Amino acid sequence: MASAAPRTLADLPTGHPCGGCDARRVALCGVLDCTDLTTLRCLGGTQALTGGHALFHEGDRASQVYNITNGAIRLTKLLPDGRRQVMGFMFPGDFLGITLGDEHAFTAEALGDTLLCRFPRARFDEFVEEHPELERELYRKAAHELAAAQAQMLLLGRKSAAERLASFFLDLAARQQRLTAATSRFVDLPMCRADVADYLGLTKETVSRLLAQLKQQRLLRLETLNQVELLDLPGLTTLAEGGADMLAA
Amino acid sequence: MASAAPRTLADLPTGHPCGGCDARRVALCGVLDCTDLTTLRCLGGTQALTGGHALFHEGDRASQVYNITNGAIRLTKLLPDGRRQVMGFMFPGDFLGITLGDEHAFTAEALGDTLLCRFPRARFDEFVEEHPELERELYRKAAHELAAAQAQMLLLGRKSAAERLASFFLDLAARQQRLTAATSRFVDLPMCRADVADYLGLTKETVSRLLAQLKQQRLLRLETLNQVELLDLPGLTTLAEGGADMLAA
DNA sequence: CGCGTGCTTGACCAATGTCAAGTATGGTGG
DNA sequence: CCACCATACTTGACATTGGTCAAGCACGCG
Repeated sequence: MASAAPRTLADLPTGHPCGGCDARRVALCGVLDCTDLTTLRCLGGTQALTGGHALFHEGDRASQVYNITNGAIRLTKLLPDGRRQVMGFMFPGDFLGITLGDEHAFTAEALGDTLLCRFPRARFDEFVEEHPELERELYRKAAHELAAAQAQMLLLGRKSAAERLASFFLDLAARQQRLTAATSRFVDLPMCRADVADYLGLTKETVSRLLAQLKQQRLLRLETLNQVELLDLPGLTTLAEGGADMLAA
Repeated sequence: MASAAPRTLADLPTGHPCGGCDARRVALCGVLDCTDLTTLRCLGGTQALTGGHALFHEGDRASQVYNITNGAIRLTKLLPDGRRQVMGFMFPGDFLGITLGDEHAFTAEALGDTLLCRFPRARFDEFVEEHPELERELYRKAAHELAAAQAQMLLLGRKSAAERLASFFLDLAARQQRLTAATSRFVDLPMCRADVADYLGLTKETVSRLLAQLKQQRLLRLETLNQVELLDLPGLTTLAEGGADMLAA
């Protein structure tokens, strides 16, 4: 998957100055607001990636900072024997690659054709230096990510497979609604089943089977392979919180 | 356990001004250095807790910030049906209760008799306001906690029970060595088996069985029920990283 | 229309959880 | 100081969940 043949990158907009940046989208991440952007957009270039290609690898020197403008990114960690944990998925508006150390703590790969706004790290750091109020924003961002990571620890440590899947869909739905500022029962799945499995600490077969089960319980429906319709939000929520034995139905 | 009869709190030092604070210990946390301390120690009082008692609960208003001076604290999250995930353990020098929202994201309970240095949150926030360089330190602290949480996600999502236990002991050993600035093969376990289990996403029975197995493989030894001697650091490390089938031995 | 990849489903298996004794430990009171 | 008790730990037998391995299916691309 990571070695899919690169397709023509030429037909994706690339290069300086940052043509792919949309101030409203970058603003969504909460780290920088639109005012900052007028300055920051001069710093960056655009980077395009086709599906399966890595933006950087775990252990790489963190020399760039990115903001996704289009597409989606998968963050993964590997064990020496190849077992993989997906640490999260990133969507337009999310910042990526900001780290305290000089090395990236995970690998970032595109889930499909993806556009990013890229900033040299040194210039990003300078920019933060010049705008000390951003320090607070970086802290805020780290604190939010920490809260998300802790929720995921609860999920991985104590939830059943069905509860994990329900939590996942609700989470994706919430993120997509925040992004589009619209409310829809439809959730896009830009990642494959194996990615979902590696995110939830399961296997792709288990994800498939549970999808069938949730479908049969009328909690959701597969519109296409990569789009689900959530049919019963309260039911899914109850299941996700471990509040009921929905499985007996 | 949470309802163990309170023993005499009187025989633990309490009250203002912060008599229990040890500047060197507070400095260990990396958030405040000794210089800050001369100021900050005027702000706080001391709080004592006996084993099993809660410092605060998940969802409580976060009105205080704490620094542990003695003992150990367990941080937990609960699912509605009572399943519990231990989010982490805190030791002397660790800060506790700093959060962006107004509510605590987890419950904090003492593992044994524990002393803390307590600061009203409003005064702590003021203090940070007056010392903007602390903003950076708070960010650093959050980033470290995030890295730890992500390592734990990998553990919970993809490691086997034996790998989890080995990782846990190595982790505890590293923390205790950082705290005491000494290197020792002995690791103290201030928490019970169920706490370890809930931290690692296992059951206390599995923890017990795996302890027996690691013992039999001569990777470690139980000095007492609450202290292990790590006999084979390289072996434990290999096991923790999932690098080998140590189980076949 | 055919092929490849990814998804689903089934049969079986292994790891870990559950339930239930049995045992050790450490604190308490005699 | 010892004996007892409560609690926590260990161990065993068995159940269950989810993983593994192996077809088969279907979607989407060429």
